[in-house]
Amino acid sequence: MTEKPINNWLGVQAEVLKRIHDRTWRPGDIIPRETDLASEFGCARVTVNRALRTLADKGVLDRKRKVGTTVALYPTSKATLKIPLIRKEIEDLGTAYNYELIKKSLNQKPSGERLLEHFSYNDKLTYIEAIHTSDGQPFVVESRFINQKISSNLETENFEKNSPNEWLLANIPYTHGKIIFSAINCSNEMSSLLNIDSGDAVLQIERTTFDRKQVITNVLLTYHRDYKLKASL
Amino acid sequence: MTEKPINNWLGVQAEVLKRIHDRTWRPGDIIPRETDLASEFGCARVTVNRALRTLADKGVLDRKRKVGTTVALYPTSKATLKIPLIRKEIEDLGTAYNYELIKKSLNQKPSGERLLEHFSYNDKLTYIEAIHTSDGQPFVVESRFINQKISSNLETENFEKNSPNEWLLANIPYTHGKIIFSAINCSNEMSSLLNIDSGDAVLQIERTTFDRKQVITNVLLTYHRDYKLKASL
DNA sequence: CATGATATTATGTATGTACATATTACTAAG
DNA sequence: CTTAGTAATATGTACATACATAATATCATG
Repeated sequence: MTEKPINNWLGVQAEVLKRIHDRTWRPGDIIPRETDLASEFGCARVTVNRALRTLADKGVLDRKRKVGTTVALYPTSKATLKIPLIRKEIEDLGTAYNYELIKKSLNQKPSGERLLEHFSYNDKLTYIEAIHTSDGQPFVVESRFINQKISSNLETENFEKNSPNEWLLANIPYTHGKIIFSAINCSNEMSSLLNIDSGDAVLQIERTTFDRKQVITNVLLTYHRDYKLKASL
Repeated sequence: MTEKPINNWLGVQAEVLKRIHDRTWRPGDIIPRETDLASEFGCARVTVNRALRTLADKGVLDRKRKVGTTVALYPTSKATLKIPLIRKEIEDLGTAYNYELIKKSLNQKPSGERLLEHFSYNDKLTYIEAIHTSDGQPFVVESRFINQKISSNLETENFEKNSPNEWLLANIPYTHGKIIFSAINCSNEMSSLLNIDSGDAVLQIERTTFDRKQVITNVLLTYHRDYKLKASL
């Protein structure tokens, strides 16, 4: 065994992937332990550890103390999708971005299933409805509730020029969030905003962000008809 | 400075997040270098490194050699969405899973924009159309093209009992993939399969998986009307 | 003043060692 | 036979150290 040692974690990762790929190690199989791989590859255990840990993060491997490392039965069940700022997404298309406020009202009480799931009954909410356009064409309608408790500056911001999307990102950090994707038939109201026919299928994304336990905002993004969301595995 | 040292990477991560959160370090700011943070926290630089690296992976920080670490301007919300095996997704609902083959044809030539984007003109494809049901209700229609070059075993599998979804995962490892989410108005044909009205909006997911450069399969999943896809930030 | 070589610097990674922790396997007490 | 206690073990992490690498700053040279 005088082959060239694999002495960096990316090399180890590549070799492990290769063996999974060529079926030396099949889904469900337990692979050799770190110490054995380390001595085989001629590197430190920590190096193997980093490679395996990274692959486990990606969902390719499952690891368990004392038990060992197995090849995931259903690999890469995780897709990562980048959620860009709306303005950035449009600008990246090479088109002109525009933002327009449609409606704004203060001190709303949460009502309806969707809001009461997140907000508590006596939260005061600021409601904002706005549209983002790409070269003048409707791109996405933003319909958002913001918890007024989150920031005192909220009152001073009128969202005439700046979208709440951007204002929140710049001013209110969040700890985590939930996203729900669905398809809806466009309502009359929405269809006139998006300049499409009522009933047309559009993609809708609901996003709720939290600061620890507290809900910061809940937003419903209704995209134009031909919008496609892309992600990679 | 005799505070309790933070001597584990999760602790460092938490502290860094806290400082980003309480705006000690604002978006765009450059934060102290690893060595400084290490001596402040009373831990090794490697520990700080792991914490910062992990946060950079998540998109919270931007790091650059020689330059330093900055708080990301737009915490490029990376959502991770788990893509479960269809059978597993249905079983996890506590309902009965069933699979039914609708159509199968061999030696198809790629045609249409969607296929020619991925397959080359003289690839031979196996086409499979099938439906997955939950307690007898249509859950998702799978419409799939498989590159016949990928496996000789493909011919022996008739997909009468097993879905290509599962067969591929178990037999053909892939290196990466692309996913596209969109909303469509249901066609007549599709609506009768899904037992909904023609024109109803449904979520459609197109997935293409690759083995390095070669396309393994391209699948169009058309979900039932009320399907919602959930992810977390 | 432009340019290319060189030093500087912050992050990136590899290593040996040590100990922590979760889980299993085993073993002895009841 | 059951169960509590204990040993064994694979992964998880921390640390000191060393060197690699990318990007910048500086300086000498034409």
